[in-house]
Amino acid sequence: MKNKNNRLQQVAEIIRNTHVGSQDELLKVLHEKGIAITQATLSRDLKQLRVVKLPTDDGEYIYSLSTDKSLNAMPAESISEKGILSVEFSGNLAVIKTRPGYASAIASDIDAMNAHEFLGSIAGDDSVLLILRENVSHKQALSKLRV
Amino acid sequence: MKNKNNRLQQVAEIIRNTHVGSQDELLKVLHEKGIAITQATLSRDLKQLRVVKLPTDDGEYIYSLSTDKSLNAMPAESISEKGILSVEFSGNLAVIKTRPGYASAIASDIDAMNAHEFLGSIAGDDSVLLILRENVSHKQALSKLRV
DNA sequence: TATTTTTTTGTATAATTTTGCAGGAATTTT
DNA sequence: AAAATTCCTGCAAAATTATACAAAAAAATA
Repeated sequence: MKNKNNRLQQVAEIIRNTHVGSQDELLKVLHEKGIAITQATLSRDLKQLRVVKLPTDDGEYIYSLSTDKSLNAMPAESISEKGILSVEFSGNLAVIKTRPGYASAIASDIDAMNAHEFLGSIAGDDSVLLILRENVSHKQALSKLRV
Repeated sequence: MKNKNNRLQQVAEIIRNTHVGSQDELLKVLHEKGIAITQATLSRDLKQLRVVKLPTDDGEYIYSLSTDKSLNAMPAESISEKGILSVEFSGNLAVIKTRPGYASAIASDIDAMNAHEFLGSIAGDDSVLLILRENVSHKQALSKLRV
């Protein structure tokens, strides 16, 4: 379906911002947003998003993104493999979360691209800070990062 | 029961060291170790241990201790007492000066907070660069850091 | 110790989640 | 464009996980 990626985004979004404790509950929220899928599909979505059902202090459960914050919700295949876990933006900066230890390798790959969109990058252990040239959109940056 | 705590330890141990994908599987391992409980009790144990069923890359599931990666709140003192010397801001960046060698430890503590306000951090030796999410004020950031 | 209260557990069952299967869409190949 | 392939989905059922309830065990109290 055309909307699957979008839907995954929304699911991730809901999980990030609200407290849902079962798939049926989550399903209701989705339906309110006009997203009509069945629980089976949701289960598959959650698996793909690596969502986890977390027991809380107060004896309940809430769903939670195990992997990260947000943009990892992007279809995993679309972002370069190797160890990028997520990419998020703030202004002209992108923070790329990587598997531990992968950061410098990835940064060096990005540098090697010599992409005009990127001014440069700095790697820690599991994050890369990527500085975007002015007027480069997040979307443009993302698409550069894709395989 | 006297052995409950001990049992919880063992369960945690098994989860840390082996890959089990269902409670029945885990139950078998426990039985082999001479720990005879039912699935119901195990379910309760897992809840208490805050164990999570994590979808993996290869389309399976493995149980995992969520507390290790902690979405736990950080006790106020734990961070400022670990060697933060100063925090200063520039736009959506914060530079945290630390005692020499403390930077990565502090950065990793900050990451462990999983605070929505922070996109991520990169540690050098005695400084941490902290990237704030857009529209997060310096004041908000500071209060998260509880300096 | 006897009594009361709290905690822990199993049984059975309810609730929830996962998946095999088949059909239909989308995409790719010829 | 047709054919082949891959992807996505719902349905229904299987598999898994959570819990109400009752009883046993442990702990606290008298």
